[in-house]
Amino acid sequence: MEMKPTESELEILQIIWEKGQCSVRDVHEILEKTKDAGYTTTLKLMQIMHDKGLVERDTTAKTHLYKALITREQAQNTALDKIISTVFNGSSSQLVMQVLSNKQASKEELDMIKNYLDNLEKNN
Amino acid sequence: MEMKPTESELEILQIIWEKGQCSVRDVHEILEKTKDAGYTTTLKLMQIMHDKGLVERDTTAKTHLYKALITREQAQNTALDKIISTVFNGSSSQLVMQVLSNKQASKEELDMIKNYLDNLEKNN
DNA sequence: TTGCATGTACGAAAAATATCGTACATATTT
DNA sequence: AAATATGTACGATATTTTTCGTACATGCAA
Repeated sequence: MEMKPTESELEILQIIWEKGQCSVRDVHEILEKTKDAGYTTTLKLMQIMHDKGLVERDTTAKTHLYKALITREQAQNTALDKIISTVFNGSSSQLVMQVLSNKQASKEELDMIKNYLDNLEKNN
Repeated sequence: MEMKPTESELEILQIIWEKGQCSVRDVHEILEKTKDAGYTTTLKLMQIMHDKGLVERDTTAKTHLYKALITREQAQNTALDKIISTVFNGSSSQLVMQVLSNKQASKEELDMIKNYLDNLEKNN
């Protein structure tokens, strides 16, 4: 039943994706750096995420360990679909150009993208 | 004091950007097609947007006319920044490739993008 | 000029999210 | 063993966002 993560949940997922597996404390320590919320807030959020089926957890040990149940790619696509439809008026190529012009990529990145494009066209 | 539009506000802005100028009814009639909310809900939302400074309005006539005070480009960049940092781990080129591989663009679009890239490199 | 359609204003409720306090259990240190 | 640190559970509250009802003004048609 595919549920969309909220903003805060995404912040947490980001950390879990990075580490692969996390305790609440792991997540909270990283979150704290950029955000100002108590430990139990993070805990509660992660429990809610578990209820929603966004993460699974291993409760064998006292300290529970969480893993993501949705992939970063899924979340990326959901997020992309949303902004393409709400601010880019449905045009994904518009989005690409906007990113390219505003989020200055390095020459290496640009080359990588061009390569990518060439391959795409070959396989069509 | 630059304020970030909420999800519903963006839906409305989308319509205003499209038309340039809108009455509440204009917006509501379009919104109704995809969403199920009453007229006064739309009205209230637009009034809130006015309070926040997201739109301005001409109250000369009985039916007020709204115009966007933030550009689509600004909203696009805000939205992009957010998802780049929350789901793309800060990598905008990662985002570009994800879009290219998943949101199938036409050959014309791909060419346009390649062209765009070439010009970018020339000017660096 | 009466009555309906169309409009705004705005408080209040509902719904969705996020935050926190407190209770309680179990490790770990002294 | 007592004290302290670390952990979960979870209800309650706060905050944010969305929705709606009601009051009231004005234009317009019968």
